[in-house]
Amino acid sequence: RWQAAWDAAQTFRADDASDKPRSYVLEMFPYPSGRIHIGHVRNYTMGDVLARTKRMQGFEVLHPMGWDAFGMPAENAAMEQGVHPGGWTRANIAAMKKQLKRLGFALDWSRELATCEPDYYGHEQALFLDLHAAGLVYRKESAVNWDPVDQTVLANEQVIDGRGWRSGALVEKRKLSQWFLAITRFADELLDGLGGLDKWPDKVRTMQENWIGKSQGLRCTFKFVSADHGIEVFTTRPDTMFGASFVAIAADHPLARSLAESAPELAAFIADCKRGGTTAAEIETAEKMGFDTGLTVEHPLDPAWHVPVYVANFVLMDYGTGAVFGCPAHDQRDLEFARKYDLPVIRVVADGEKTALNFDEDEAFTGPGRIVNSRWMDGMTIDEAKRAVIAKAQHDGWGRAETQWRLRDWGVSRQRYWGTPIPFIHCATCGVVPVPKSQLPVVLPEDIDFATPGNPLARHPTWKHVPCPKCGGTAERETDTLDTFVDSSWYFLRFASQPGDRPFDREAIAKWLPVEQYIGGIEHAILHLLYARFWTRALKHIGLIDIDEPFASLFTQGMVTHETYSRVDPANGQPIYFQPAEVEKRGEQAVLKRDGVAVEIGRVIKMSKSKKNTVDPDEIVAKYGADAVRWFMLSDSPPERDLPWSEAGIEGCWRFVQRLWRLFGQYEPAATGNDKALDRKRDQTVAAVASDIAALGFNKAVARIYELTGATEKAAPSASRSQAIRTILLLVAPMMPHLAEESWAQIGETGLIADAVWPPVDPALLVADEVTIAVQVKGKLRDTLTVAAGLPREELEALALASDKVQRALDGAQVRNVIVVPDRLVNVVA
RNA sequence: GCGGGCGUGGCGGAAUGGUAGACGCCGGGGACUUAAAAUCCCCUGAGCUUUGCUCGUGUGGGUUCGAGUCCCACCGUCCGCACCA
Repeated sequence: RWQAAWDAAQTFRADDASDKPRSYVLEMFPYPSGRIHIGHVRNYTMGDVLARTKRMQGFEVLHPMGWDAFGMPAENAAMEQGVHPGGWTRANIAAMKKQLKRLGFALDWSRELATCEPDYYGHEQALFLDLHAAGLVYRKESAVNWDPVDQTVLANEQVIDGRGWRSGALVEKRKLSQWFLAITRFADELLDGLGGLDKWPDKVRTMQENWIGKSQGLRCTFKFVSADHGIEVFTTRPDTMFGASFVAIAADHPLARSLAESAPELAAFIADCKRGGTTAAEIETAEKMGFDTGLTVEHPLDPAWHVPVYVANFVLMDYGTGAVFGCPAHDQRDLEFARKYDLPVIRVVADGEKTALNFDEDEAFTGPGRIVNSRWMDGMTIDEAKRAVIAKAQHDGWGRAETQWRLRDWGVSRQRYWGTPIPFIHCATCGVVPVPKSQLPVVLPEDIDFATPGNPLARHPTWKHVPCPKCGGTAERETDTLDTFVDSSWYFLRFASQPGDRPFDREAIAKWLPVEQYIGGIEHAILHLLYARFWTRALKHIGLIDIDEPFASLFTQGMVTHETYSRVDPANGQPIYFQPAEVEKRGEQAVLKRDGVAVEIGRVIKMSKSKKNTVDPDEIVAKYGADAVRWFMLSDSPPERDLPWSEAGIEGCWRFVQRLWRLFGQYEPAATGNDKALDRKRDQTVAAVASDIAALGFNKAVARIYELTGATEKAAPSASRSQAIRTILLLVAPMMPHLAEESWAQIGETGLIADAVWPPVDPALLVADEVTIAVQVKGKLRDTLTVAAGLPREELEALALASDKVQRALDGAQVRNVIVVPDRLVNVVA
């Protein structure tokens, strides 16, 4: 009934023209998989409480919802079930929207968007063309991560331990012409910008910092003996240059490859290197292997000094220059390598008193110290030596200061159907030509065939055949689509502004953005959140918006977890898991309902289908009601931590809903008389709940409401009690909106409680007039005193010393000192 | 290996350097009922020689009149990254 009332009144529609202060509350939009899961419920409940509270506190709140609707699962469904990805996705959206509505979320559905609709992705194509015009989009032939199962390219971020993040298939390297977004051009900005994100979790900032991976050092050349060319290396430790004992190049370094052409042994070694695994365990245990090329190079600081050149399995081609100089005394990998191939190990940084030239330890020394055994650099600090070598290299022309980034440009080409078509046309005469904006959107064809693997767009009979926009000759559309992370890199802008003829309106963006509070899972700490930051900066760079950062405050919520129920299958010793619904808890034990025999209760872990420890939001809403489920999502666990789901817990919440319903039924508008203590408790609770919600400390707000509820139930009827009941109703309105609306009407209020004003607080009532003082003797609690607030120190001291318990604890000992903290504590030191 | 988080009752967890365990769950006892459910009341960190005392926030030190909180070292656990020069 109340959901219909909110819909009818358009209660949660955000008004762009409002002159109230604004608040944009956003939760990460879901992928329309078909059903919402309990993690969504927790995420959206938190955002909802914040949004509803902000509305009651007088803000114009934007709290939208949409669908991250492109991606592989729709194509998998198409291949497995023969359905159309669009039909499948849209049906899922309809089902999930119904589920969200059932939970009573205060969302502005008028701004709903789905990234798979042309009126969204068409604007994305326009933005992509703008970024291309600004030189931030380019195409290049490159070795890419190829997922052989999904038959598509993956970004580096989507390769985990050498496997595709979705398919789990071993990723192969392939050479393909790919579209890239120049995120590395913003590497410095994205790194520096983290410093201003003081309302982001440190963890996320650190993760992004490490991901961007800035290293400053020297790029320099080790010349071949008596030649004018050589091997370029990058190092962050130019100060250790006099400790060099070899140069190592990557197995796929061009020099290694050309040498291998005439050296079968080297070719075999290179092949060996490529076989090496990429999982954490394999890298950890992989032995350092090298192949002596027989070549030598001159030491840049002393051309008479020659060092050997090895091909080594631990040198990466795609970082730095694909070549390093080895300083074994001060780098663990180099040390292992040098020991194996019996190369010199020269100490060049003093380890405290240890300065001997020959380094004979098992662990490389990487700490601070003075430079030694380094001729003209002896006695310098590491930093002084770094600067000195770089200066010398630049002066003498064999090297220069350089910054290296771990971050790579973002490859966005995907050889898939269900994504945003990349708006370009390949013409034999004119090359790669942008689709004119007047011809946008480039719409996906509907008639599509999933019978064979690969890109369905590429084999569509007609779609790609178009005339060249420039010369009119025969040409072909680009058949790659965009990585879905592009779709989620600007959706928060489209929520704020939805003109038909352009992606968004600059003034509307300025009004709503940045998002005041963004809430989502920690799993997006790097990918989505870094890409969204990049897009925001890129769009500012090309003059479309005026903000640097999209999300002022970020909150990463914990997962919902559940214990598991299992039995060992006697046939194979493997556990068989059972769903919570199949199991009955009897105290500490659990039995399977169907046979009454015990099952083992396992650890509380993340809900997953394979462990069958999931609960379905629809079922629990049907059983306990949306308000009880919402209350559970907020109770007990701090929101950033995992929340263990339990039947007992949700039943407790359900009982509390009933308890409130009974309490609200006791509202007596005509009651008279004051209850000062209850008035004080009420206002203290309102203030505390407001600050707890502002800090997203929902579990603490819930505890406060429990306390006030208990106090109100116990209080005798009075005007104060009725006022307390009305206040509790307002405090729980953001959390249990359905009960609140019903009771609001019941107690005779008009209008929706969703539109009611947050209860005011009397500051005078927040200050206690009576306080309980802790009385300690030598730091141990011996007594408490209840006294009027604001008593002077001397009086408190006298009262404490007069206490029997204090005198007994002192046992005649001489009082040496008395610490008095007014209104809090007296500590008698003997 | 590097980076980050977390260790408090049977469980989830509270606690600006100032009464550790708020609040909830579980459990125990009682009231109401023919009975049950629901509801309400009381108890619920451990121990003891129980008007009270001792111990107690992963371990060991330290700072302080006073430490769950601050500092040092360690242990455990979870997460992220990783042959990044």
